[in-house]
Amino acid sequence: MSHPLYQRIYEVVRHIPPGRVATYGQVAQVVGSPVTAREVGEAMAALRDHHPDPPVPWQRVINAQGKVSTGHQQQQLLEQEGVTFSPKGVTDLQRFGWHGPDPAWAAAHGFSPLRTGQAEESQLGLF
DNA sequence: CGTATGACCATGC
DNA sequence: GGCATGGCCATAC
Repeated sequence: MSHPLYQRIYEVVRHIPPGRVATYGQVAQVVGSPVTAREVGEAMAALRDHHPDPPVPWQRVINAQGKVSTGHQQQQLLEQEGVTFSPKGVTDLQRFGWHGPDPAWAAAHGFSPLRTGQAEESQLGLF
């Protein structure tokens, strides 16, 4: 483990379940610290050369616009997991967006549970 | 130690 | 909806 910060980012990304996607910003928020969306992107990019074990499901991290950032390959991997995209390559974050890590796990590892209003979802009665 | 470089994001037009 | 701008901050050199 050469880069402690990246390791923490990978740790969080590994907790994004198949069939769901998280934005770079979300992951950054969970990791907290001085980590921003940009660093998350950097950490994912580093995976092109380094292949940590256990592997990191990098394909589940997309940009805030609901689109993949690295070409069609990434989109295909996600489609294999059941994530759907519009003809323009946009996915529905309301539907496939990650809810954040398990609060207990997050607390135990010093991560933030993710603050975005999950309350809103239930409040809107969506699903 | 200064500078450049991003798989980013929110905002404004 | 797209495009530009400023801010972000760890890494690499």
